[in-house]
Amino acid sequence: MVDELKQYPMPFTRLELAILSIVEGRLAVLLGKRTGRPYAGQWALPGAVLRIDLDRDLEGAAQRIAEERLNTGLPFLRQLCAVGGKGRDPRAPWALSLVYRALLPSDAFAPRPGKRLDELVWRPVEEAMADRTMAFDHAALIRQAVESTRTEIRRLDLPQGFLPESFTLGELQATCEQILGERLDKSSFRRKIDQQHLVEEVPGEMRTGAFRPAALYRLAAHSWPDQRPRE
Amino acid sequence: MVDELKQYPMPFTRLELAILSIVEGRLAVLLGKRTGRPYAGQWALPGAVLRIDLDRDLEGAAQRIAEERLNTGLPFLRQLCAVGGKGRDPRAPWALSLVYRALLPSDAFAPRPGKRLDELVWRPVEEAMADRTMAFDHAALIRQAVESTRTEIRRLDLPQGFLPESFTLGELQATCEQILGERLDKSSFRRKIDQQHLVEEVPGEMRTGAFRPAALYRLAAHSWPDQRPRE
DNA sequence: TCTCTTAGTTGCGTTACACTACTAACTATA
DNA sequence: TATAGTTAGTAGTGTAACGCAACTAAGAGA
Repeated sequence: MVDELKQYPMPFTRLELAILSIVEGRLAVLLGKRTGRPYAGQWALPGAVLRIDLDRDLEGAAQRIAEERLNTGLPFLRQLCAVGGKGRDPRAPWALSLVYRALLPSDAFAPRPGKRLDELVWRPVEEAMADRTMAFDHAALIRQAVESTRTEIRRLDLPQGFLPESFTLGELQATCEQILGERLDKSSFRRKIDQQHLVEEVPGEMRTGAFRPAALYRLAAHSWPDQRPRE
Repeated sequence: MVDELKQYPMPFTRLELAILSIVEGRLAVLLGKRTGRPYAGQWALPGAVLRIDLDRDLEGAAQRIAEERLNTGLPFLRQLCAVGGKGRDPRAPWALSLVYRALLPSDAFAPRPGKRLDELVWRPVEEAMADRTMAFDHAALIRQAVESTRTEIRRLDLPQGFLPESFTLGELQATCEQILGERLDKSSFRRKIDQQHLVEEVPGEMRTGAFRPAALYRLAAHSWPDQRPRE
């Protein structure tokens, strides 16, 4: 072990999870009510200290924290950004947070409040971003998560993970509209979707309901790996 | 101060600088030859330990490190990603690196090797990405830096910082082509450039040379802030 | 004066776009 | 059985953007 290690104090390093979903037709973020200080009783992104004794790498840390705080795993995690500096967290002189984002269909995802959290709620992002009582600088982090997600969708990167196993094109379009908060044109949407070959039809299967049945689609195999570098 | 601080050891946290430029017509990355262990004598991205006693925030740390290692400041820095895990750095059981990227015109940028660096060289990115003797996991970091830069340019985010004060459209196009490693169509390029109003003509000024003089342009005032969130 | 090279513009056929309107399929209700 | 109502999916259409190539413009140098 070299001097550098002992010599310099390292920052108080945490991971925060920005978990987005569509709840009641609106884009929402999962918030936890803090039990301990600081900001006890206030809302914050679920997060925890990085544990180098437990975590193999950052991805592993994010999964452990999801288990601890939410009692569930998280597919389709994506690293968003790192923020760090003096005065971000009263517990330490210098705090660093690594922010991860997940997109999930809220019905297939049942988090239960874990350690240090009283309660979990889905909060519409517009509210959360404007909330001045949010703990730490988390309102700003949520804004970043939402903006980058909207940019991805505008580019028609499919909302991986947000989608169930199979879905109709109408459902896919509605999901994109809810994330963006605006309506999209049906024929343009479908044209772009199928010229990118990101989805493929599930043969035979149809979704029947009150009206005309719709064809079911699934993510095309080659569109899966979501680990592109950020831009 | 709360238990969490003392209780858990924090990761060995560094910043690495991926500084890109065009050198001899090719996209190149600035590498430093390490004087100390580990990887003494091998090439690596310039970087250093985060110093919470000296650095106000991450941006400030990046600037301090640029001064220390390169004896110069760095405009147009952009946070790229964070990588962390066990076994990335033999000096510590768990190492975290925050990677920052800069784009610079190599002629207006004269770094001199600073602390812990013997020598600085510009290395074509294709070579650097493929080099298996590069220290740490820096070859992979360079690959990420190059890919995200190319994606930005393809979207015609201008190569801020890469450009001198004023430039001709021909030079701008050549710069983009060198970053991308492919040719672009002249009329399409110019059409897109001026409909985005990212540059404005410098009135009166011309670049004269061997052939027909070219009009000079500069970045439009409103196109400057480069602090959009990553996607 | 002619040639070479780069600067900058113009014309054109093809493709992508948003928008609208249409047909198709099924349920529900009368 | 007929018809209204709703969503699924397709087709037409005028406009704008695209890539490609050809063109004109301006200076240097022989």
